[in-house]
Amino acid sequence: MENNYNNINSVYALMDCNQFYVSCERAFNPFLENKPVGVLSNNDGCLVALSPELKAMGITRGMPGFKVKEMLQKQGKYVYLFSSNYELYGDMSSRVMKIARDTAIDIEIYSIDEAFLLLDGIQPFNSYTQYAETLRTKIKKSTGIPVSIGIAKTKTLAKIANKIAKKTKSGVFDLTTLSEDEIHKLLKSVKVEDIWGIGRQHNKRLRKNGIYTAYDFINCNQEWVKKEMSIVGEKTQLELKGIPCSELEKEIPNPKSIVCSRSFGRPVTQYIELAESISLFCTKAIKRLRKKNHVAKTLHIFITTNPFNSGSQYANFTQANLINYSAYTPDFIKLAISLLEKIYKPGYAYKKSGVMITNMIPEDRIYPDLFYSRYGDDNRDKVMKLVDKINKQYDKDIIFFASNGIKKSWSMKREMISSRFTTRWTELPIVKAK
DNA sequence: TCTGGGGTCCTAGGACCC
DNA sequence: TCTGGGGTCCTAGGACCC
Repeated sequence: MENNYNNINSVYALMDCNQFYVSCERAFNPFLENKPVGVLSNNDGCLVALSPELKAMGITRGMPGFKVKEMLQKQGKYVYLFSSNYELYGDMSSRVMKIARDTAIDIEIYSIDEAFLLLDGIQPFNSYTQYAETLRTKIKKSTGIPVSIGIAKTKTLAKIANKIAKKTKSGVFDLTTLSEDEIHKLLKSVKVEDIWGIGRQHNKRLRKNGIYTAYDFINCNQEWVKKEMSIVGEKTQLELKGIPCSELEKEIPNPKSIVCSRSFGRPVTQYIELAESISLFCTKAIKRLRKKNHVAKTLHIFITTNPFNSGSQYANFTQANLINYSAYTPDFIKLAISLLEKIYKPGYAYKKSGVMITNMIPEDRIYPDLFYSRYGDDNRDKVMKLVDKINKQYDKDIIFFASNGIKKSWSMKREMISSRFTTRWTELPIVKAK
């Protein structure tokens, strides 16, 4: 393995916010404490975050919101469901991450609610456990978000330690204090599908071969693992044995693709509505592209009917390249509409559409072309940046493309959304004095 | 009535080049 | 009858993550 440059003495922590979305809702609404609370995906679709009280009712992640309501109503139980409020969650996440960054040696922000921390050499704590407990208290006090922290010699083991930490009262679990025998004993209680990097397919294959626990897995033949699960599986196995194969990724790598897609709030049959949605998703995707200071060349679009319906089905996707790299929204909208004309078929009830941008490079790596001025040399990027600035200032898209539509009656549903307490002046929480 | 969205990495196989 | 071999690049598909 090429892990000779990985420090074998490193110590990693995985910090994970407990039921993050639910915790964000509770942070601004203490009434929800100890009550069954759930947060739904976009379009008020499936449950993506559940409070322990809701889990205790037998509800699981991924269940459709309407089914949950139905089920619990029959049992005479009440549940507090929320639409997802990504603006709030994103802002709460940066607050939590900032505190972690300020105290750890180094940090890799892994997702909206998770971060790996590098801990070896941390001062002035007596133990990693003591550090983690201090961090946990600090985050809870300043943001209201409860976190769990698992500590180990590799990231994969830290993930396992974190799962154990979630079940303890202290919310912290340190694998580095255990002997190898004790770790092995523990790995016998970890199901193979609970290992980071082992999903449904690998789980199935491993079980077929009599491998049920993390302990079984580390005792597999390494060559066999590589053959069956590629180098990714091999690294996972080594990491479980305590050999680090994955370092902290400190720098945010250049993004490779941007996707913007949504299900519609109702079936869409009109071409014009489909075109509006594609145009709007293009606008959103290219805005994100500019925010990352990138330009792109390839655009993909797709449309699909509802696979859960019994009616006639149609789905199609296609892609095309711009002549030149660009971050100029109209370039993409024009191309997108011409692509849609090619794949659109009348007579279907469409459920979802989307766009994807690939072939992305940083803005400053673009070379001038003989025949086309480069993005940035003309006024087009200045216009786009001005539009971005104005829209940001006004907290909403007051300048938009007519092709995005005005009524947008096909938009996704978000009927149970909480306020954006921390990012909009008009939605600040109100504290009443007695 | 109502079933999410946004990403990454690896591999195999084909096209193409010399 | 005999019909190369090696490298690179691209794409599609499959796996995973949150």
